[in-house]
Amino acid sequence: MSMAEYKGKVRNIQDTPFGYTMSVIGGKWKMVIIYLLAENQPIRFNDLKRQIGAITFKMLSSQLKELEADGLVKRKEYPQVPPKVEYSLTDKAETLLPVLEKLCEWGVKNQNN
Amino acid sequence: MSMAEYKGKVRNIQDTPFGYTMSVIGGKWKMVIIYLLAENQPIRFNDLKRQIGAITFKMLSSQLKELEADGLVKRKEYPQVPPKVEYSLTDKAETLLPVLEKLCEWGVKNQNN
DNA sequence: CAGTATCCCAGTTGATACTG
DNA sequence: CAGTATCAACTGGGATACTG
Repeated sequence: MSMAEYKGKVRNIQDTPFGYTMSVIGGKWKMVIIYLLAENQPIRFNDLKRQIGAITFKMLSSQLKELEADGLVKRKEYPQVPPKVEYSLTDKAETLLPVLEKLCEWGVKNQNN
Repeated sequence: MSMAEYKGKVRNIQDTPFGYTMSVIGGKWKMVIIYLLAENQPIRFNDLKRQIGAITFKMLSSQLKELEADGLVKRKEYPQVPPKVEYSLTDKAETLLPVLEKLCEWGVKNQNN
């Protein structure tokens, strides 16, 4: 939906493409996870947790699951002991990176005015 | 901050330009408000509420205040009875519109796959 | 190692009534 | 008309302990 189509129609932002985008990347940690994945993939669960630092196991786990369900993150499990799981970005997630850059650029330009 | 600079540094997303952008537009209704303002400015409080539909007075009021504090929305009050207040976008907000379009475009392309 | 399960609190949002 | 005040409900996220 373009902006022009919004006029007089919006009842619930969740029903718009923007709402979809936000549902996919709007989580508190999702952007950080995507950024770090972009730079470090593939990466194991605990390595990712170390990179983020402040996040709890529970949050990292739930956010990764949602990202996987939304087709942004691939999860590869190695059947061995001790367990080993590697996370990486899907092609769909790669197409999102330029958009995220735009958000960052706007933030850089406008944070101090 | 570009993606490259994220590596090994992120502790709190709020401290990044992306975090700033989200703090400014991430509120539940802020994007809708900005979209509708872009199409209908200047617009009065109750007209805006009618356009959005589901929002409460309280939410519209608080979101507009935050947008104004962040320099995205202008508020013009006419000293008359009954009161009349018009809201419109600032230049800063106008620079945000192309970025929002990108988010929408990604949503359109990816909502069904 | 890579997670789950459980409990709980704090902040956000909603409903309703009221005001300058 | 353009809001504010108050209280209730919902929800996201954190702490901790446990498991295959």
